[in-house]
Order: sequence, then structure tokens, then C-alpha cells
Amino acid sequence: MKKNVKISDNTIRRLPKYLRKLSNLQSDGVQRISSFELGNSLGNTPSQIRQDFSHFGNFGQQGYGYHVENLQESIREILGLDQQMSAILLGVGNIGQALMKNFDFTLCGVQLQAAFDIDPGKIGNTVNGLVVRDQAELAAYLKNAKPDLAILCVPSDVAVELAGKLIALGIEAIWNFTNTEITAGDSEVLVENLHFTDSLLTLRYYIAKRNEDRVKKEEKYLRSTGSRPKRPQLF
Amino acid sequence: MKKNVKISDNTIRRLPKYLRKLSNLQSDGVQRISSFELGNSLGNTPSQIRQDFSHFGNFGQQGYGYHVENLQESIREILGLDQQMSAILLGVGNIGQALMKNFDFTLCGVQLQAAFDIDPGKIGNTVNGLVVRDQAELAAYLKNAKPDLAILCVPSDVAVELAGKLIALGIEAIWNFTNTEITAGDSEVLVENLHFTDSLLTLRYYIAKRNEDRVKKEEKYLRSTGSRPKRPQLF
DNA sequence: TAGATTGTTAATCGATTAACAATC
DNA sequence: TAGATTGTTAATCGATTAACAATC
Repeated sequence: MKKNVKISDNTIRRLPKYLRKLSNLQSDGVQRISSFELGNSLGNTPSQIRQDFSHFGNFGQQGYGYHVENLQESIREILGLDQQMSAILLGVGNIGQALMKNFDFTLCGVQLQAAFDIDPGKIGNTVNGLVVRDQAELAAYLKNAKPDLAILCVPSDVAVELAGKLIALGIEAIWNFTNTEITAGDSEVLVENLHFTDSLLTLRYYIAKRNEDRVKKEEKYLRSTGSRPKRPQLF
Repeated sequence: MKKNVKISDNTIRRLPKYLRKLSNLQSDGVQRISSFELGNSLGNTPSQIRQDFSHFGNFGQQGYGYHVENLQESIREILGLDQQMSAILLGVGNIGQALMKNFDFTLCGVQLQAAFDIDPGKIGNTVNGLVVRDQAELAAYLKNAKPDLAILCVPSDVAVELAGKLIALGIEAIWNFTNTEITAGDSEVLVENLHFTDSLLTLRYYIAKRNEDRVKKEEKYLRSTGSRPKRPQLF
């Protein structure tokens, strides 16, 4: 185990992926796995996997590999999943409701404490067992409860303002679903942005690029043979 | 402009962020910006920004910087936003509905063509102007329409199976919202996974780590001075 | 014991940053 | 013209991969 070496964000972001895979393996009754097999099934090199783990401890055994259940438990510990965290949700629109109704907070060790909105038509409604509160009560609420994180699901145009208010009220971590970049400035507040748009635009780029490459390839073929290549007829 | 150099995924994933910022700048009436200013406001170095752009062309002007509107237009072109793409959505649950009702597909140059579900209670319903179709008609539908991408919003346990079916039916790009990893195998199919869980677990890790660091810091302080440090009273 | 596979150190590769000539 | 800032090349830094001794 390496000490005093900064662990890269890349490594941290691979941990949930490992955990997901290990959980599936365990469900399938697999008891042991080597870094070679794990890497193979996830598209990582065995070296990378062993490097990643080595930052946190010695979880494997020479000649054997890793015990799936134990390794899973270790990663859960690294991610802090042995501790429960609490959260509040701001903005009970579609995405907010989708999270409240569908997202498995328990799986992530998070307890959703409260949800807020400013729409009188929503305030007082119950969504998945949680009564929607008036956002005007936010400051009063935070005087008593100290949630570990705030989930931001409000419309983009009010996101920055509300984030600032939340930080001023003592919130120290924000999970941001709005299409607006939230930054912590020079504070210790942690922000995780989940930009749907960025994700889709990235995918679009690669689609457009693949299509271009195909056209180029076809043109090249056409120039050299004088006929178009046959395409498999899938549709 | 560099030619024949593979452009890294890191660079591609920064482009939407740049675009977002430029769009905001334009709204604010800003006409020109230097790589220095742009980097400053986004947390990137000027070098990185110039490097990123240099893969695609010469968008700036010495002594001036970048024309906000032109640069925005150039990035939109790089991302292929000048072409329209079409999509279908699978699974009209909460997250599916949230996307249909709230997500700005137009902004991303995507037209949502159709939505499918298997629930008879949902089939035939209209969501944001789109009639929910029976998933049983999927194959027939894809015989005529050839959407550029499929948006996967079905429950985790059927995600892999449906993804396989979509690929068999000729779908070549998948935007995956399920908590299950979708892989393209060795096909040319492009998959963009948007794992809410991974994002939250990453945030959780950093929260837990910060809390730990604070405890350590406080203990160190306690050992050296014999008294606890004063904490700002925010709540 | 022999084979397998770890954890770690060293080598390589790639991405970021720095520097600077070109030029608006 | 002088100052500013690009685009690009070179230097640095960090992350990934390879190699291998340790050991189960």
C-alpha cells in the first residue's frame, strides 16, 4: 500500500465501476476473480486494476486473486458506504421527481431527508412518501438538519443563485443536475456536476465522426475500385 | 492545425463545457475573449484551451483572442451540431418522462422521433406531444425509421437484453441512463453511459475524505495546542 | 512443490503546461 | 509601431502499462 501519494480522480471514478461489476459477479455466484479476468470484463488492464487497489490496501492474495465478496466490501468501505449520508433535494420537477421515485438512494448509502420547491401546486404533495416543503422554509430547516449534500434539480436560470444560497446556509456538497455549471469558488464545498447535455454532445460528436470516417472510407474505396462497397442490410 | 493526430477523449469532453460558457458570454454581450480569460473562468490553463482548439483549426487571432460568436459557431460545427440527429427513447418511466418533458433535445440538435414502453397502461399515452408506442412494434418501426441513437431508460434488469436487441436491429449508438453498464463489444456501436450512481458515489467519496481530513487536522491541532480549533458557526 | 497471481517498482506513453516565434 | 495573444513546438508532469520479485 502506497502512502502519501495523491490518488487521482481517474482512479476514484473507476471504483464505482469495479463495485458494480463485483456486485454482479457476486449475484452470479462467482467467488474469486483475478485482476486479469476483472480487467478483461471491464476493458481495463490488470496492471491498472492492481495499481488502483494498491492505493488503498492489499486486498488480493498471490496465486489466488481477489475474493469477490471481500473485495466488494473493501471498495464499499473506501467509498465510505459504511457510513450513512443525508441529502435534501431542491426542485421537484420531472428530474427531481424521477430521482425521488426511481433512484436507489439506499444503494448509495444516502437518505433523502427532505424535498423543496417554490411551486404552491407542488408544496404539500407527497412524492414517494416525502412531503414537498416550501423552499421559503429552507433556511429554517437547515438550522436543525445538517444534510451532507444538496441535490440541485431546479431550472437552469435559478441554479447558480440557489447554489450560492445553499452554500451560504452551510451546505458543503452539491450534486448538480442542472445544465448550468456550479462551482465552489475557493470554498471547500464539493460539487459534482452531472451534465446530460455534455454527455449527449460527446456522443453526438463520436457519431458524427464515425459517419464521416465511413464516408471517407467509402470514397477511398470508390476511387480505387470504381464501385461502392457492399453494406450489410440490417434494416 | 495538427493533422492525423488522435484527438483525446478528454479534449472532446471539454468542448461542450467551452460551448456552454461561450453561449453564456454571448448572452452577456461579450464579443471577444482570450484563452487566458476563458481558461480563468473555467478552471483550465490558457495552454490547454489553445491546444484543444488547435486540433480543429485556427479560430483565434493574434493580439485579439477569439471572437465569441464565431468560436461558438466553430465548436458547434466540430460537435456536429449543424446536422440534425434523430433518436428514439425506450422506457417511459420517470427518467424517460423527465427527459421527454424537460430535456432540451433541440439544444443538442436531436429530434426525438418516438418513445416505446411495454406497459399497457402507458402505451397510447401522450407525453409532451409524443404518443408512447408498444415496444412490440420496435422491429417494425426500425424497418422504416433509422434513428441515429437510442436512449435507454428501462429498468436495469432488462437493459442489457434490450441493448442487444437494439443493436441487432441496427441501432448504432446508445445513450444509456440505466444503472447497468452497456458495452458495444467489438462492434462499431457507440455507447455513452450516464451512471447517476457512479457520480453520486464519487461525490460521496470526496465528502467522506474531506470529513476524515478535517478530523485529522483537528486531532493534530488538539495534540499541539491542547484545545480544539474554533469552527465558524454557520448554522 | 509448481503454478498462479499479487503488489510494487521501473518504463513507457500520453496529456498538460510552458515557452516563444509569428503576427494581428 | 508596440502590445497582445495566438498557434505550435518543446518540456514537464502524471497516468498507464510492463516487468518481476515476493509469496500464496
